[in-house]
Amino acid sequence: MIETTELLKEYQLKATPQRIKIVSMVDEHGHISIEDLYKEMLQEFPSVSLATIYKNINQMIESGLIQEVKIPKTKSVFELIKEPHLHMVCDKCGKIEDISVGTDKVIEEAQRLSGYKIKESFITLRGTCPDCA
Amino acid sequence: MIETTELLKEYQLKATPQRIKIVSMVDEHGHISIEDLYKEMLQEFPSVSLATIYKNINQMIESGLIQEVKIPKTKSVFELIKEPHLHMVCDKCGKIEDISVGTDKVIEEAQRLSGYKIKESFITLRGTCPDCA
DNA sequence: TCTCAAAGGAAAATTATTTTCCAATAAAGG
DNA sequence: CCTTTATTGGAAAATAATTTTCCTTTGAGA
Repeated sequence: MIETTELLKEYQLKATPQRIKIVSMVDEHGHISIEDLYKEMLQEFPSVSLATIYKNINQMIESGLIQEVKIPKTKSVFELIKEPHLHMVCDKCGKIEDISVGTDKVIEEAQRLSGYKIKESFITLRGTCPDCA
Repeated sequence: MIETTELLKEYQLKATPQRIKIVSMVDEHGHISIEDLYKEMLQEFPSVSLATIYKNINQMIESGLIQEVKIPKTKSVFELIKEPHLHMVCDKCGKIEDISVGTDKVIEEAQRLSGYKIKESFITLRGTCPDCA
């Protein structure tokens, strides 16, 4: 609780109960959609508006606290910004998980071949997870 | 022209003038948004409907002829499905280009660490292109 | 050609997201 | 603690994005 409050303040966002809840949910779930955020939020704040979710998510993105993860054929989800990592999506159950894999060599080679000065990378892999195999 | 027609037939899609135009535009541009597709289409087919664009794009995705490229903070674009490649996005001018970089090692390691049987990969890198540097 | 399943277009319907406006409130200062 | 004030939350409307419906037209095989 206190940690979430502190986190919001670090990012210059007033720590309102709704925001604290949003950040906690993103943190707990790892990845969560607007729709799920809203459904879960309603249990604790029965009068919360979808506009509140959208406004806050957008502010948190602008502040650099969270980011949107866009995956082909699925709804976007949001996650806290953390160490670079990649996303594994299961084509059977839809589960999304993070894994840490060294991508330095790929990025370095891409930079060399393209001449771009690379600042961010978004990597998603889709396949079947061990549970669904 | 004839090539596009053939391509559509290969994918079991009736080769209508509108579809031929859509595929040609996707091919010429490399990456193109719904909005740009519509604007350009209007010049040749003044009465085309956005619904036609959407319906066709969705059918082409289902058929495996094209795919959506989703990039954080930008509109989706569509491209013909071809050899695996990654996308470079310029954070200044917004240009998107393909490059071929070996990603086998990353995918192999991800597969080993996660236990997933990986089937597809989506890799986007953002940075500044040589022209904007 | 003829036939007909499939496609295109107009408009409505749905879904997603943003904006407006005003009452409520977190947080800083006394 | 108790004000003060800029910011936020919520309701509703507005806007944007996408899909569906329904009916007319048409590509492609017989």
